[in-house]
Amino acid sequence: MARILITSAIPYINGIKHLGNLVGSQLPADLFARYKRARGDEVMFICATDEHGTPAELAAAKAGKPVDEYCAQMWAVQKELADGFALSFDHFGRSSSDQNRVLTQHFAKRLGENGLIEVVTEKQIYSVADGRFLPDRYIEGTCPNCGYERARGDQCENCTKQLEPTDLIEPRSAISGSTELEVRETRHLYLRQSQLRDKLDAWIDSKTDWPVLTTSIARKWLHDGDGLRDRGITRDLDWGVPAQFEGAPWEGMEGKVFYVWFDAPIEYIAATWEWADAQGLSQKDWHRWWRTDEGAEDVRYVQFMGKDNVPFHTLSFPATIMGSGEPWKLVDYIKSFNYLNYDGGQFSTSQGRGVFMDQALSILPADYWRWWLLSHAPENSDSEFTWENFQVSVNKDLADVLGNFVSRVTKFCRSKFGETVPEGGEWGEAERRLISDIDSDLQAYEQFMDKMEIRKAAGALRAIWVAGNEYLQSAAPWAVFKEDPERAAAIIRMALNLIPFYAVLSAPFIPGASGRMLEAMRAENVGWPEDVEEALAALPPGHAFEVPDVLFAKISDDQRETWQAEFSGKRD
RNA sequence: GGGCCUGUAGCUCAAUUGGUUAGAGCAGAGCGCUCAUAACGCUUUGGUUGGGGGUUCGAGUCCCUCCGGGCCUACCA
Repeated sequence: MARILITSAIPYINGIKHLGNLVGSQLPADLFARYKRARGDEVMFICATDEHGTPAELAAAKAGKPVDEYCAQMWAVQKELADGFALSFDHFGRSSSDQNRVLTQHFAKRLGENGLIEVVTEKQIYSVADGRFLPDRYIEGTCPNCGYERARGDQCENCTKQLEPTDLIEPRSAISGSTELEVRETRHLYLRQSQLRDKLDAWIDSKTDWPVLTTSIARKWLHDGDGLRDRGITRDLDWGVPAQFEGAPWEGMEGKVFYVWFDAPIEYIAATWEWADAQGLSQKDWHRWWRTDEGAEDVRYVQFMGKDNVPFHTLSFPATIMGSGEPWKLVDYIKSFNYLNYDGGQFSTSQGRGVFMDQALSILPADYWRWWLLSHAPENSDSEFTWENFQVSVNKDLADVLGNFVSRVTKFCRSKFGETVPEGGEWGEAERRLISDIDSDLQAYEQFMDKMEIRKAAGALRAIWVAGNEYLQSAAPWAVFKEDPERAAAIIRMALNLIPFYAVLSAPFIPGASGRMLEAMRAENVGWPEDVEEALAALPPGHAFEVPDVLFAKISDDQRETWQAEFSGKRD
């Protein structure tokens, strides 16, 4: 039994995520986790909320709450939505956990002892009115290049010119609008990634099977200009893992915390520890996933993320692990995604443009979204959500091809034979052909799933659904029944057996409907098919079932138009 | 400015990495079926692969150039 460690990029705590965020990491990770579990592998599937940093502090202030309280609340909201989308995390942790504090400080200490951390004095903009140092992005002013009045301190959105905050004319705090800004000196810890450049470079070079999107971003950072640069890993903030702690190999970092991108990936490990604690398990139970000296040598570790997260997962997190000099597990495969656009533009959290996770669940069951998003996952380039495409895909694939198949088979059986699998008759040439067709489709499906080629996997699965309709159409039990009821019984027995078979294969995509199919067929303990012919005889003659309710109601034109209008504008 | 990705049928996407006549699904057209959620099946119409040039026996694939789209560019996360 293989062991697979799967992590999804951890969503930022600040607000509800949109469908683009969902399809970029959590959802495909869940697909893979469900598939691997179904195949009998031992899976550890980890996600968490990323809670530290300036935006969390600001959002909490805006909500009028202490930041820890705000984060606890938003964690609960995100957890509920994750459950709503049937994301099957083994643990959904929090980067603000004690476990993460301990591990983050541990890694920092090890890096310090290994000479990979340096204290750097730098100048930064301080806002007196806000009482905090401001990240460049949080400084606004007039662009010296184009005159745009709302240019940010790192870049002008209007003319795309890169800026320093001091370049701005009439700079002000983006938080309060205050112009009372000063340049102050501050000291920070830097991770000396440059020391590890050759090691990282060789490591990336060894990953010949990784998506181009993943390796090209890593290489750009490794080779651009003077090569991989050292990176500040602390910030002047209150909310985060304290950078000064007992046993720290440096001094004078009081009042500073680690930068989110230092502690967030460590949370993958910490969340596994949180899982062990929650389960009442011991250290060795989570170490066997993460420590190659304690059993993780044979673990395959796969990460899922949007392309914006790639540098941190290909460079700074591996640098942290390599630099620790300890046998922590490095990632084996990174599956990265492009962006999903919305109706001709980008999804936008700040503008409330697009469909957000809570809204999606309020109008349709998770399976609809899961199917569309996964079968259109932005694997090779950015892809686009349109309501028309969503309506047509869902109606055709789920309602017509799969849902209607279940409906026509179970209802026909009920009317001719009752709600039990009929006996009599023999399988013949038509059944042998069906089994052989499905067998080759199934192999394709499994190969695509193993390789995480999600769109292609969805296509292969759909082909298996279609095969049922083709079979039924040519076998035509409704016509055969008039002359040869025994033969019709054999056909319908096969068709009924396709239902739990489909349910099992489809569960990674549409777990809800799959569950209902198995329940209706009273076949809850059917497992992944080892042998197609055998699997299609799982329900024996005499086995009772019931006709399920409509599995997927169609999306009407009226609904589509309503939603299209509803989600085009602003979210309140 | 630099780097990377990308442009294929009305739409969403493929194309075994340079190898026959560029394929699927949806939409459209025709036929069949009547068990079923007006569902299903079969057949079928759509392409000068963004434009131009080049390399090659052979180019969607490689090179150059132009045009369009996107992402990243290290202090948002």
